[in-house]
Amino acid sequence: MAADYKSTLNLPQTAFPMKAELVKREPECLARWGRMRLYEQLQQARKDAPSFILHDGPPYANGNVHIGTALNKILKDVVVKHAAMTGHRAPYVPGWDCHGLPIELKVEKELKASGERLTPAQMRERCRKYADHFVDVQREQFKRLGVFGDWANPYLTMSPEYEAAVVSAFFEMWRQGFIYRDTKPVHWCVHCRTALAAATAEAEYADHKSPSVHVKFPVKGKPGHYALIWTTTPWTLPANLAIAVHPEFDYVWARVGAETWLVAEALLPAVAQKAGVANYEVLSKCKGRELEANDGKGVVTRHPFIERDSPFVLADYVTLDTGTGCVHTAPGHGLEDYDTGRHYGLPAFSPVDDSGMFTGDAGIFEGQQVFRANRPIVEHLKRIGALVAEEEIAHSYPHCWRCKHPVIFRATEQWFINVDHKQLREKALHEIEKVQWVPAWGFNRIQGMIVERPDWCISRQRQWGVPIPVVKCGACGLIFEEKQYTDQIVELVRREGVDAWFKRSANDLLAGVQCPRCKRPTEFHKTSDILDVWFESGVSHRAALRTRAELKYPADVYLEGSDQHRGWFQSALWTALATEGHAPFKAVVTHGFLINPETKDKVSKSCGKPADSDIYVKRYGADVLRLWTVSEDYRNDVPLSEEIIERVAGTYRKVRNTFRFILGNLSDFNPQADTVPHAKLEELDRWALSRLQGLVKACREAYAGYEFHRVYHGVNEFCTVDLSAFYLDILKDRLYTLGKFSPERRGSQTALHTIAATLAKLLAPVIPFTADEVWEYLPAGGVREDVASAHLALLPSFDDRQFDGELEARWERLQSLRQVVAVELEKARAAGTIGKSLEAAVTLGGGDAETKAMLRYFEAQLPALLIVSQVAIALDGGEGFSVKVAPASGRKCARCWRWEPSVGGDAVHPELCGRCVTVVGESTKSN
RNA sequence: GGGCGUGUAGCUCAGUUGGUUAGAGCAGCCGCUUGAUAAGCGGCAGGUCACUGGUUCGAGCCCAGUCACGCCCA
Repeated sequence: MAADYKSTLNLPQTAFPMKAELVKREPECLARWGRMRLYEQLQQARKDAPSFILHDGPPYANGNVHIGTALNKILKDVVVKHAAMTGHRAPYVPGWDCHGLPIELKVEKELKASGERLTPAQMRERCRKYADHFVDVQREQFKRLGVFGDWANPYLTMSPEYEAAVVSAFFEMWRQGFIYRDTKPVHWCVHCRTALAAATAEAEYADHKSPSVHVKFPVKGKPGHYALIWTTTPWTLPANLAIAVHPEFDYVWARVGAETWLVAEALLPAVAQKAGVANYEVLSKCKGRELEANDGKGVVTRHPFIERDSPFVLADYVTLDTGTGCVHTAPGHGLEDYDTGRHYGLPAFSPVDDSGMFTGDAGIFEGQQVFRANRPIVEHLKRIGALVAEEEIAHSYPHCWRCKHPVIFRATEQWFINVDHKQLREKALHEIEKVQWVPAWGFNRIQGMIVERPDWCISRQRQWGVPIPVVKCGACGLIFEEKQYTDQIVELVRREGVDAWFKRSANDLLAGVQCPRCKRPTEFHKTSDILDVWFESGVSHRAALRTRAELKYPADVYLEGSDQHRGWFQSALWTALATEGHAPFKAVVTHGFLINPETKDKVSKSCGKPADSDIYVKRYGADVLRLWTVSEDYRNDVPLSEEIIERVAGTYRKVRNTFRFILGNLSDFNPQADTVPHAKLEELDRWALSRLQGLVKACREAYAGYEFHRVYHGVNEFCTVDLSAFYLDILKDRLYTLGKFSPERRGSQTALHTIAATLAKLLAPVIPFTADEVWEYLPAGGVREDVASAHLALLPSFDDRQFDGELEARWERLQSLRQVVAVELEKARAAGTIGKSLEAAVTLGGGDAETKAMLRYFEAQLPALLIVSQVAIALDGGEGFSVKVAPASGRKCARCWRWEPSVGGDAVHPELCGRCVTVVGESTKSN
């Protein structure tokens, strides 16, 4: 039997495991990073470098980390790690949003279940514990994702320093006149008894059934004449103060039986049909503007069941889509109505209390809950003959985002930020032009929102938050805004947190302060509202960027979901413009939302797909989850499914195995001693390095443009197409069979070492665990810097000297040839002529001049490059290129498995080819 | 209903200023290999570029409309 030549080969050897076992190994890696204080080391190493600050938008400290939140955090981490690897000091200070209704409601629910009764102070303490708990939970889950940051010192919106910054920002804006109080209709949840921020997505729209009614309002002084209105909220009728018409529309007086109705001309047929009226006659026609009640001109109606006038007013939001063209106007129950009412001097009348009960001002409906009052009101209208038509319609209606009950519009005294004060809106529009929006359409989006947005209602009638820290003099009613007072309050909050505000009396808070107007030491009264949590997180530019020494203002980038165009980006922008004069961010990157590709719905708890990020981490490991994040073009919707993650896991395995193969072939390579100068490398190796440079260039551009999926696809293609299927496959022969120290083998190892180190660095921001694992196995030297972690290295730069476009073009032609040959080899394989390609001899003939030149150029290398045993070239063939495959001649070399005529030529090694005889002979000699 | 977006093989992505037969990888099918082996290599087969209409000699790309989906708003 043949001698054992396998032991004379240089086969790959490495302890780098093929199986990643990420779920087991990643925690070990985290422990190691902790021991070596990697994050601190990185900050220290870059302490004098230019900074790059990504400012964290604080997630809400409630529940486990959602997979969508993980996506956001991973993207941020990629940005931060990339910044560090491009030579920046890039600290990351994570934050949490701790106040707000969700926690308060959750705690209330717990209390309800346990039957406990707490004081407000105890209640706040309980909320704090709840938030603290989830900060801890989420912190661990974020760390587990491999996110680098100052986890021991995050910013919390409920910390005293943060709260002090919030309070001082409020005072500063107040002093500057941005903040005012007004009675204004706001979304109000009668269940939670609080105002909801209409402008910050606290109201969710859902289908709701409402009664839809057409109602007659008798025209004052013209018996038998009626104006017809239409509404889907009969309960707002007690608050009706006017009827709005469009100045430019045509309105008609129409005879209907014994009555005369006033409606928009265009809607008359529809109204008649709804009312079941077959015959009507248009008596006269006029423009809406002629109806405006003014100095005895125009039309005034009487409320159908309340002793009150309801004059005609003009408004250009009136449409002819539905209804009657005469719009029931209740300034206390609608924003547009409110604006119109204000124009005509009508009050924001709202006879409804906090819990949604009609007050005495609602007349006979006093004490009824508004939604439940719809029925009685409709019945009453019917009884008094004011009801023209009635039906039930399903329409989109706002619901409370927490308790899911329908909400109402209700006028209450609230605090607002005037977004037009001191040209703030113009400033905002100007500032956003200077910001880099990624993707670019983010600019259009926020621009539209800024143009449209109403004043910002910042007050809430709840407990778990930062108070609106305002005190009134009990004697003269003066609201304090003296600096002495505000400074004192800010200082107090800084020392004791806002709990001090709730625990102490107003007199206690204002010890030593005298009312500047009435000069009497008297009873002071605290206001009881708290601030909208969006105000809190919005001013993080002051509480974190301005406060933390390692951060700076403005931040280089904010990176959040695209919903934040109306959320945090705005709350940050408005408060920053008012207090700082310019935007708090230089760039804003946004990502889309997770969707379930099977249903094309968003991924939420109700869609049946697991929503906790931990579930994916425990199943696939953080690096696979991260690789998935990066594989997607996050600017659009991001699909998530089992299949998708499985594909990404496949890519991960491919990349990992490529690393393993390379590491295995570097087991005897010492970069210091064995590196071959670039100029002396074989062309094949120079081709690989040139391709690598192309990848470096593409990746750097992709990172810089926040197009991470291009990194993923670039690396994936490089590993599969360039390396695995071509370069590495060809390399096996020389790596395994040539002499250990041969220049060809050392040259290829030089290239492999560079490739592995470069890939590890390119991938470090994406798969930090695996990249660092590779780093440990890679011998230091060359492009593998002698640093303890890949994350301490710099991202590779494009090396012009190693890039060779002409060479690549030449090799591209070779690869086309290789493809043609592969097809012929496949045919021979199918015919049983050959098995593996080394059993083949290939004859290439003919072709155009270019092909012939290429063949001549590569002639000597062709067997190696095509991985066949023999290649014959028939250059005299015609224009038609031909490939012939035949069994290779000679015998199979027992060592290198090539078929060679020289096998049998050596007496000592009769089973070896000439090349192997030499190699084995040398190694025998050197032993 | 309005604003901002998205829609290219089963999946994830490419597709230059409009220009041959729309490209990759993965998955699928068929083979080879057993010296990357819970690996590696090759081949084959997958697309009415959401739909409809228009501009153009020519449209995945430009225009209009429709549908679906997402975010935001009402």
